[in-house]
Amino acid sequence: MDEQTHERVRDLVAAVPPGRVATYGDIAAIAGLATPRIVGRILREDGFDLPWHRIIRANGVPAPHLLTEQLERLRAEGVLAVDFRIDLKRYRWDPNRE
DNA sequence: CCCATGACGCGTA
DNA sequence: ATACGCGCCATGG
Repeated sequence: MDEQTHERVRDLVAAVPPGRVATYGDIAAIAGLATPRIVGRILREDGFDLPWHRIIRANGVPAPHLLTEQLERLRAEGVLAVDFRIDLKRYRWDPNRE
C-alpha cells in the first residue's frame, strides 16, 4: 500500500466524531480509493488505535466478526442499533456539516 | 504469472 | 428479507 493513502485513510477514520458513523464506502470515496475493500484492509492491519467502531457497512450493519463489540462501543456513545442495524439516515457523518 | 481471500458494495432475482 | 454474481484491488502462496 501507498503510505500516503494509508495515512489518509487513518486520518479520515480518526476524523469521524463520536456519536456519528461512516461507511467503508464513504471513507474510500473521500480518500479517492477505487474500492472500499482497501479501507477494511487498513483497519484490519493498522486500526487498533483508531475509532474503528464508527466504520460500518453500507447497509448499516457492522462487520460480522465484530458485531457485538462494535455495537456495544457505539451504544456507549449514543449510537443505537435496531435489530443489529444502525440507522444511517440519522447517524451518518457528513463531513460538511459536522 | 495465476489463484484465492477478504473489516466491501451494488444490482438482480 | 435472503441469496448470488460480479467488480474491485492489495496481499500472500
